[in-house]
Amino acid sequence: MESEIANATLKALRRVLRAAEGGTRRLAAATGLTPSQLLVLREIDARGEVTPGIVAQRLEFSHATVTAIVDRLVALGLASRARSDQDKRRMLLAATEKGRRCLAEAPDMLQEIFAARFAALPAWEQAMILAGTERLADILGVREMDAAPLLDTGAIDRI
Amino acid sequence: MESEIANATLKALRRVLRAAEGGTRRLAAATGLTPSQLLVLREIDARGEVTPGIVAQRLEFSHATVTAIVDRLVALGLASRARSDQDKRRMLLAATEKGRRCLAEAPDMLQEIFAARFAALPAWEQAMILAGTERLADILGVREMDAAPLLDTGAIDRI
DNA sequence: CGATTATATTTCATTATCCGAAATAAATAG
DNA sequence: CTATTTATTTCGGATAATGAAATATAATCG
Repeated sequence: MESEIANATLKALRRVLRAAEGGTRRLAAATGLTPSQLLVLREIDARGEVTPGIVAQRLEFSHATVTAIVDRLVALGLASRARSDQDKRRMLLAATEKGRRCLAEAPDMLQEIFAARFAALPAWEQAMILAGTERLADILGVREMDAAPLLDTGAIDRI
Repeated sequence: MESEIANATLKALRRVLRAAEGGTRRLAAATGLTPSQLLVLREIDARGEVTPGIVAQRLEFSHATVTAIVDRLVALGLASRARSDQDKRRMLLAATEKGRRCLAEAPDMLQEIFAARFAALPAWEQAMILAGTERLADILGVREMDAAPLLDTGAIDRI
């Protein structure tokens, strides 16, 4: 037996993913930055002062990649690098004024579109979407779990 | 007034996006293909026989990019190129047996994880997640709409 | 202290992406 | 037949992403 509901949800999920990806790309185009650069700049800005290692870990990039992207952000005057005093192995990254302005001026289209349309919905529907999305995130998010326990739960509908 | 619900939903949405991206990447790693190559191969397989132009359009890649990726897929024996008889400008791409096997053997982890966990949920919760995700996709998906109408709907909660 | 080990970042070499513009080739319109 | 349009590829160039090696600092242990 196939689960129609699971199928339909996956289909909707793919639509969500496509929409989100399109948003990211258009946003990047608007700022003149590439998606990766934008991601890194955001991560830096969100944390005030971070080390490349943390950024790499958060974004699941290699350190080498982060270094290269930060090189460009620094060259563009959007981010700064400074060696930590406490631990001189560490570099502290920060967004410059220009970098913050760049992020502020190029608001996340995903957010903008989302906010406007979401606000127009009745409260009960907002609540339902929130609950559904959170559950979905829960389902997808657990990654430390290995496959075995899943299979123990009995017959699983094939998708 | 800020909408807590909108905020929370966006947060959950970001978790979903992160999980999905991680899934794609791990899947690609498992097959030995890069995410882009996998995307292209999937798109080709899903349609049986397609032209590079259609693939480029669907994935929002440039034709040049698709050509380069197809080059690799062909070199790996996963896809084939053949000139169309009806219109000799067209190239028809198809997944080879090996290509289809490659896709089949590397099942979408997103789907796998999702299917197992989803099936374990009570029916009402499955229905709720479906409804929420579909509405979310609706909200995000409309892209032909320009920005203006959004702003006409009155005050918009800032996110 | 001095040697070793661990941590943090960068450099280097390599492969893959992704694109715009020009080139190539075939279909179609006038 | 010539011009235009359509479909794809080639080319040149910037970016992205990685693993492995190099560099530098910190911390630990005898």
